[in-house]
Amino acid sequence: MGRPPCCDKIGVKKGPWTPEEDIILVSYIQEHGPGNWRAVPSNTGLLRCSKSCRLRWTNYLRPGIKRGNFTEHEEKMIIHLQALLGNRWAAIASYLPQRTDNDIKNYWNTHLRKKLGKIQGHNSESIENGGGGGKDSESVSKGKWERRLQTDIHMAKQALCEALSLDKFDSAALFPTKTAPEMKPAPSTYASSAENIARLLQNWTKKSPKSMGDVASSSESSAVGLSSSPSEGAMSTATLAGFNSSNSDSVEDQLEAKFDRNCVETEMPLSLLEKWLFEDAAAQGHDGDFMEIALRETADLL
DNA sequence: AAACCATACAACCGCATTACC
DNA sequence: AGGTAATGCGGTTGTATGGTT
Repeated sequence: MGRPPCCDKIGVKKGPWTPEEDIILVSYIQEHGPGNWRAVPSNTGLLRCSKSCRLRWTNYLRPGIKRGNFTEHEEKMIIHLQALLGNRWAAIASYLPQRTDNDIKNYWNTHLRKKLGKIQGHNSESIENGGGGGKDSESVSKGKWERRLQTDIHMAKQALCEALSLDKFDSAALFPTKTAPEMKPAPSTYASSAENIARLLQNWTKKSPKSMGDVASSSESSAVGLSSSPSEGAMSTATLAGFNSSNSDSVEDQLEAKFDRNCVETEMPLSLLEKWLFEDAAAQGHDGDFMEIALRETADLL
C-alpha cells in the first residue's frame, strides 16, 4: 500500500497558472483567508489540487513577496546562512522574509552554487599550487578539519550578526515584528496580492497574440469548472476589474488588513538563533581576530 | 530563419512533520 | 496512544526565454 495521492489525478490541471486562476485563488483567499487548502479547489471551481493552490499562493501570490534580482546583501546572507544551515531553505527564507524558500533555492542552484564552485575551484587550484604536499583530503588532519569547520561556523555567525545589526532600518525591515514589534510594515514595503496580480496581468497583456490565445483557451476550460458556482465567477470578474485599476486602495487595504495578521503570525522564529548569537558574542571577543581573517578571506573571494 | 543549447524559474513530487480527532 | 488528514519542506522536473551557431 503506497501513499495515497494528495488528489485524484483525473481532471486535475497541471502546469503554469493562468492569470484567471490566480485571480480566482486570490479572490477566494481574500475572502476566506489562507488555510483549509483542501476546500479551495471545490469551493473555487479551480481544476487544481489543493497542494498546487497552496504552493501557488505561498510561492507567488502571497503578499510581501519581493521578486526580481537579489541584492548583494541578500546574496551574502544566503551564502552564509547556507554554510551555517545547509540546504534548509525554509529556515534560510525565514531570515529573508520577502523571499520564498523556493526563490532562494532556485537562486542558489542557478547562481550561487556556480559562483561558489568557480571560487572554490580557483581556491583549491591555488592551494594545490601553493600548499605543499599534494595529498588528498585523507591527509587533512582532524585538527585542521575541526578548525575549518569552526571557521565556517564563525563566518556564518558573523554574517548573521552583520545582518542583524546592519542598520536599524534594514533589520527593522527584515524582522518587523520581532525586533520592532510596534512597527508595522509600511504598505509600500509589502506588495499586496493585488499588486502581484496587476503586475502579472501587465506581463500577460505584453505576451504575443498566440500565447494570449492559449491562455484564453485554457481559461475556457477553467470556466467550465467555474460554471458550477456562478456567484464566484461574478466575484472574480468584479475582482478582475478591481485589480486592473491598480489604484484600488480599498481592495489593497482589505488585503493589507487581512494579511497583516497572517504576516505577524508567520514571522520567523528568531529567538533561538538570536539567543545563540548574542550569548556567543558575549562569550567570544577573544577569537575575533581569527574570525576577521576568515571573513576577509571570504570577502576577497566574493 | 531555423536549430540547438543554456539558463532561469515556476511547478510538481514525495517524504517528513504537525495537528486534530 | 494511535490513526488520519493537512501542511511543510527539499529535491527534481518541465517549460519558457534568450543567446549562439
